[in-house]
Amino acid sequence: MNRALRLSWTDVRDRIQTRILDRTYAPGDKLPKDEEIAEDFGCARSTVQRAMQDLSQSGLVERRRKGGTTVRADPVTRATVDIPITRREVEERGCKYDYQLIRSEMEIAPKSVLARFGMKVPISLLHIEALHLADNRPYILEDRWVCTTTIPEIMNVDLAQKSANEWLVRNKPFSRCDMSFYATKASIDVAAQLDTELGDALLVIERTTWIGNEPITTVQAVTSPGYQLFTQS
Amino acid sequence: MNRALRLSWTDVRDRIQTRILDRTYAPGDKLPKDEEIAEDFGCARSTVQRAMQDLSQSGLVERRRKGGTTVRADPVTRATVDIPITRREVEERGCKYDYQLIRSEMEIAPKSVLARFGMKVPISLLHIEALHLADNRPYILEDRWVCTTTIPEIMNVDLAQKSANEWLVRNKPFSRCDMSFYATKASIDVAAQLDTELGDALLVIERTTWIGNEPITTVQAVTSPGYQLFTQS
DNA sequence: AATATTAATATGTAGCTACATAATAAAGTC
DNA sequence: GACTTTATTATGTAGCTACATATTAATATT
Repeated sequence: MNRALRLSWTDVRDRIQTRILDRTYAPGDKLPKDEEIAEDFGCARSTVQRAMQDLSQSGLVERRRKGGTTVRADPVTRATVDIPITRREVEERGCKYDYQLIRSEMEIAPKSVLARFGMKVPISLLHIEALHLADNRPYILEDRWVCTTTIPEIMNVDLAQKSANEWLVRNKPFSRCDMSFYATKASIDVAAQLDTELGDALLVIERTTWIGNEPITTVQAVTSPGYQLFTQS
Repeated sequence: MNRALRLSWTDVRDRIQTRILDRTYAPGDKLPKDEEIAEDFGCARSTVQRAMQDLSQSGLVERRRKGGTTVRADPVTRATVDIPITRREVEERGCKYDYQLIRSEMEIAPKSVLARFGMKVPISLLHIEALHLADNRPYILEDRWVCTTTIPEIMNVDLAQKSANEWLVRNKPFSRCDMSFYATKASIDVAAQLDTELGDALLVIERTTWIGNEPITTVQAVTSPGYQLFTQS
């Protein structure tokens, strides 16, 4: 066969996606089986299989053994968000990055923090407050709790020099990360730290990471006014 | 070979990921080439290849032809967000869904809206304001602009009965969706519509969708106070 | 020494076969 | 007729081969 005409699995994916978009295959419809699509397109079943795997992962179709492939009736809008380490985020904007440690001390964690870790018994954890700056202006204020039973090494790190954000992400990779986004009003303290007005609406990015079943850290990153979080493609 | 011992590509992926997590392969390190890993694990190179493809997509490693595979030095936290249609979101919370059309009229689009569409010349677009309710309480206030040159059929839809959100997502699938999240203060109008206080901090989910290069719609979904957006696994 | 050509190398990919697995339908049994 | 067993079907997957492609290194050319 002419190799120039060979379809890659991404081509096949795109062609099937086009058919879903133009309603050749409408939501709820059953697609022909892989074998038929392969014959139709003049490629191998494995190529269709790879394409379908991708469409399935992106939420466009649902596959069931024997049941075949169906176009999702209630399509969800699925997007990915990338949260780089703050230093990198700032530098990629072409700004000068700076960092200030506000405080770092062992403290009994409040219930809300324990809940995020799925803990019930109150224990003492490392509580860190720090400010990330872009071009000498406050950028993100982070309020972090680190689980010192999982990460005892954090006690030996000079957090005045290196942010916990950076140290953790470089030295303690996680296997799971739960995130949530919400809006909050700037309190007196937060407004002072971020150099903004009391009551300003601020976007908060909350993250909790785990290694296996052991909690690592949970952060509330309060962003400065006007901060926007974008999704990738 | 004993088939029970055969590794699936997901097994291989997990084992490689474990090695990255436990620093057998540290950030910045070069991994052995696929062939060697395959030999090491006792599987085929194609299996390693599939595993690597997944690790690459999830941002854990970077692959370059001839250059080999390296563990990302600056790991990004990557997560996916699912935005279902609002009706479904409300119903999945076990609440009663309702919908009110506030207004729907052709209007010259402001610059900010044109910019989202990548347009320069001011044109008239369909401007829709609508309120989604959960258990009779305001849930999301959407401010939407629909590109009537791309979607003329929208003019024939009774938007008092069916929300544009639902009609569009069911009838006009998109090929691209740009999203952004940010916080805003409730204006007098918004506070009145969402039955909340003036100046409350609210999370806004902004979406712009396209079919090919043609813009479909752009929405600012202002959520009610306390709304939180979560990422999937 | 700068440039162009060629070789080597690791990943990317298609196509094939063989078999596994899950879900369903059909047939058989009491 | 209710239950169990068996066959059928579509997707899931591994392993193999062959070749494509991008990148770097080595070599040759000017």
